[in-house]
Amino acid sequence: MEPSPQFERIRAYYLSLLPALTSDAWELCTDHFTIRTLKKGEFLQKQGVVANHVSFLNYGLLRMYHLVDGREKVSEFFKEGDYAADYRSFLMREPATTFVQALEDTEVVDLSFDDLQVIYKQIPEANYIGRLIAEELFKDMCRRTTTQVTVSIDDQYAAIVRDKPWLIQRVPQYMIASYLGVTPEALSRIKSRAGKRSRKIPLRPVTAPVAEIVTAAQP
Amino acid sequence: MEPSPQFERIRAYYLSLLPALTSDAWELCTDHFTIRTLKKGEFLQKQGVVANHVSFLNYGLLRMYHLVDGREKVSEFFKEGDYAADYRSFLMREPATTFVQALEDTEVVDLSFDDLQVIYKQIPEANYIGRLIAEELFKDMCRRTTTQVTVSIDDQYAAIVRDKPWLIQRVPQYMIASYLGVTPEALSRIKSRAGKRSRKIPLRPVTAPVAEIVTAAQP
DNA sequence: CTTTTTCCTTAACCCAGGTTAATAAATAGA
DNA sequence: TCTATTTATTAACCTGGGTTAAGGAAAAAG
Repeated sequence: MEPSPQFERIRAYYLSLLPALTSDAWELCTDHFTIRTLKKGEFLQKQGVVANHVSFLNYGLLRMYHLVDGREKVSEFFKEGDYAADYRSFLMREPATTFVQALEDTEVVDLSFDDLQVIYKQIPEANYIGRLIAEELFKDMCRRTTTQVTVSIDDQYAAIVRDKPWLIQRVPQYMIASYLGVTPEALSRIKSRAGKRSRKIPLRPVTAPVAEIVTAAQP
Repeated sequence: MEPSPQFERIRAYYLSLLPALTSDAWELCTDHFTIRTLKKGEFLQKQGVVANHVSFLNYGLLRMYHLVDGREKVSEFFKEGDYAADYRSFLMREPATTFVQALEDTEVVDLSFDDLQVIYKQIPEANYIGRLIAEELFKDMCRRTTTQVTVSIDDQYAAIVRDKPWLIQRVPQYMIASYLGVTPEALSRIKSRAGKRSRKIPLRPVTAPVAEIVTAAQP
C-alpha cells in the first residue's frame, strides 16, 4: 500500500513524538484513520453529544466554545497540525459541554475511541504517545491558566498580535475578544489604548525594561 | 521486604489505575520512592526552581499559587490522596512559575524525574499509568476552566460549600477568595448575598428548578 | 456594482468588584 | 490567662468592563 499524502502530516507528528515508530505500527494506525472534511460553519462537535473522535487537522481552522445562557464563550482555537476534540468528553465518555465549529473549510484525520483502544491494546508504545499527547495538552492548559492569572488583558492581546498573528488574520475580532474573556466593545477599547501607548512608548526606559527574573524566595 | 505502611495509600492508587500491577513492578517503584514531611508553612516547590519531584500526599494539605506583583493567586489545593507538583515544570524541565506550600503538616511520597524515567524504561505499563494520570490532570483542568466560564462566582462558592466542605474547614477564607479569583472583601459580599438568598429561596419555583438539559443544537 | 449582512468602533450610562480604611472576631503566642 | 497577630466583615469610594444604542466599515450576496 503506498503512503497516502493525507496521512503525511500526522505521520510526521507521530514520528516527532516517537522516532522509533515502526512501519508495522504505523500501518495499524492508518487502518483506523478516516478522512473527513468540514465546510466553514459546520460542527466537529456539539454540546450534549459524546465526543467519539479525536481529529488531527490537515488544514483549516476550528474554534471551541461554550454556550452559556445564549452567549458563546470561546475557549480554544485549533489549526492545521493540531489535535482537535472535546478531549474531556472523549476520555470520560460523557456528553460534551462544548461546540467545535469550523471557521474555514477544514480537513481532519479522524480516530474513533474504540479504534484508539484497539491501538492501545495492540501497540504498547501507543501508550507512550498517548501519554505525551495528554501531557502536552496539560502543559498547554497550564500555560493558558498562568497567562490569565499573570498577564493583564492589554498585554495578553499584545502577545497575541506579537506571537500569533495568524489568529488576528483568520479570526474575527469578536471571537478573540471572547477568547480573552471580554466583550467586543472592551477589545475595541483595549486596541485604542494600545494605539495610544505604542505611540508614546518610544520614550520609555531605553535601558532594558525587562521583567525581573524571579528566583526562589525564602519562606 | 515487608510492605511499608507509608506506601499503602499510593499502592492502592496505582492498583486502582492498573489492577494488573505486578508485585515485581511495584517493588521496582518503591525502590525509587522516598518519604518526606513538611511542616505547616514550608514549601514543596518554589517559583524559579525546576520541579524535580512529583509528590503523592499521604496526609496533609497544600496550596499552589502564583505570585503576581506581590499578590498571591491561589490556583490549586492538594490534599491526602492527591498527586502534588508543578507538573508543568516537572515535565518541561523549566523553572516553576508557582509556589506550593503546606497549609498543614504534610507527609508525601516523592518520586524524582530521573527515577520516573527509569521506571518508564523498565516497566512499559508505567506509560499506561502515566497516561491515565496526565489525562486525569487534563480532565481536572477542563472541569475547572468550564466552571469558571460557565458558573457565576456566587454559585461557584455555593458549590464549594456543598461539594468540598473540607476546603471551608481547613483553608482560610482569603485563600478561597483568591482561588475564586476575587478579593476577600468580595467573598464577604458573596457570603452575605448567599445568606439573604437562602433565607428567601424556599419560596422559589417548587417544581424542579433544574438546569435545562442541553442537547445538540442545529447549526 | 449595489445591496445586505456581518463586523467593528465610539459614546453614555450603570454596576460589580477592587481599593482603602476602620473595626471586630478569631487564632496563636506568651 | 492575656496580648498580639492574623483573618473576616462592613462601609464609602472609584474604576474598568458590561450594556445599550447608533453609525460606519468591511465583507458577502445578488
